[in-house]
Amino acid sequence: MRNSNARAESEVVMLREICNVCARCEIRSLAICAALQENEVAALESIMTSRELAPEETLLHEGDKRRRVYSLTSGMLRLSTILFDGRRQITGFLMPGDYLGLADEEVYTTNVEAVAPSVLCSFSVQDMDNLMQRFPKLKERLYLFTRAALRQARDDQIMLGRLAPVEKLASFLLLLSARAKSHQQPDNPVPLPMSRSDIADYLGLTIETVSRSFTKLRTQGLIRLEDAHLVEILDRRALAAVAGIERH
Amino acid sequence: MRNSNARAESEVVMLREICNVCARCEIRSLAICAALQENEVAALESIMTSRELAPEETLLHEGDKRRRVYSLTSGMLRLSTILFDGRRQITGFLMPGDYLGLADEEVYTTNVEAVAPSVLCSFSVQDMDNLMQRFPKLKERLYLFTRAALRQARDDQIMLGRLAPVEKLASFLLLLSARAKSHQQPDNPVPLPMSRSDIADYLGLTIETVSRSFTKLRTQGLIRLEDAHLVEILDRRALAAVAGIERH
DNA sequence: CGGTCCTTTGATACAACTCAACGTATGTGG
DNA sequence: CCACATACGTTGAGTTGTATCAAAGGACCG
Repeated sequence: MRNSNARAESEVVMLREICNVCARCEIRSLAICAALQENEVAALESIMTSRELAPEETLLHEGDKRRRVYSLTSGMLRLSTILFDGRRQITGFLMPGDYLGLADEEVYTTNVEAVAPSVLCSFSVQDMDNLMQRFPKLKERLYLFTRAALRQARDDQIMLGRLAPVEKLASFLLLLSARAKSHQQPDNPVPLPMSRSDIADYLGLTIETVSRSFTKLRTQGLIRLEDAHLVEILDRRALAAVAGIERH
Repeated sequence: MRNSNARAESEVVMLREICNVCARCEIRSLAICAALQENEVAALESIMTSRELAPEETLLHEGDKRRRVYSLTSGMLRLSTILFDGRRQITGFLMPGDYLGLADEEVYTTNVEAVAPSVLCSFSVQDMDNLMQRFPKLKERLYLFTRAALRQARDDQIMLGRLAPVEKLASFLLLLSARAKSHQQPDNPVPLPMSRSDIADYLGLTIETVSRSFTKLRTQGLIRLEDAHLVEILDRRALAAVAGIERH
């Protein structure tokens, strides 16, 4: 019994070395994993399981007990909250390298759903807590992510509270472009995996107003819509001016 | 020379023991200080200086280098961002026990001004970093504060993006009431130290619409305005219903 | 090829903004 | 001490812009 266990374990180790998922992970430098050295990543990998999501599939419900945390490796997720009468606010889109569960304590405070087919690394909260105790750098990086998320949420407050529809859309497109770039992807034809409805619920608008805002930017020559889900930025400077960037 | 230094230092220690500001601090259990034991607080106090602000006085400018961090002990502050054309968004109000500089990295990302006469504990970033290294619980508590701030910012996103003016105001009043309560203050006649203009810039409205929303809540019998800066909540349940609380 | 879903465009309604006036409180100088 | 000025809040009238309602154009799939 003991022998067979030991053999099984060593086989697992071998398989890991062959597969070593993390070592071949393309977005490792972006995610929390970057906090760990080459030889330390194995510890993370040993508590990790993989999870795939189809578009529109739900990962987490607001109010559910927070048992697992995640790191997105590919695809796109959305964080959303639904009001009692069906109104929805999307509080953010997650891209590869982003971490899930930054804000939550005992329970999840938002719904999380896939916008595009997505792959995640999944960890039990307890395992991750242990690992963070062992590698303080991991916790440090998570804290860094949390501060960045807070800055982004505050930028969103400005956008939601004080920008006009076209300004909202312009700043949204620039945000997506900037994040694509920071994720080592081309920043110009910007892919929009989410629906107009998702964009509307992020910007605090209706789908019709979003659509009209796209049209305005297009007729002004600032963007080109290859199709509804791929935007080419033609005049970045003018788009930034519309977005009301350059504060004060 | 050495002797006189030593004597001066011991005198400072004695004075501290006599004054021991932190020991008598009323909001200590709320602020980051609560992370430390009785006997550890002296370390915090030794790197602390006090700072007072008159109403409308500016503490920090967006973009300035982040050299100091603060803990608010009394009064109220506002976090704000100004757009190039003068539009303003207030991203939060700070109450006693709240910490300043949760989101910032190299530079401050918001302006900070006093709404009411305020007193703060001020620390150099470097001193605080050292202290956090010495007392990990301090950093832990700061991280906790940051997660709470992120949850609040996301609640604000919902409010800004999807609530109607009266709903916004109702949820604002309930927020203030809840925070007053959590700060061991009476939660019913809610004091509003800030101006209508501040409220408008927090809720993403104009002052006129804020004023009309107050009137609506008043004529519906949900609140009573003793004066413009003191609100009595008459029907908390109905106010919560208007606020669109009870998500989903 | 017909059906569904998503996006865009058009017409209309209404709510929040803008502009304006009035009321109230506070403070200052004659 | 009162008259006046200033700042702030409330209320009213009119305008504008976004939401709503409606329909048509495309893309995708069975």
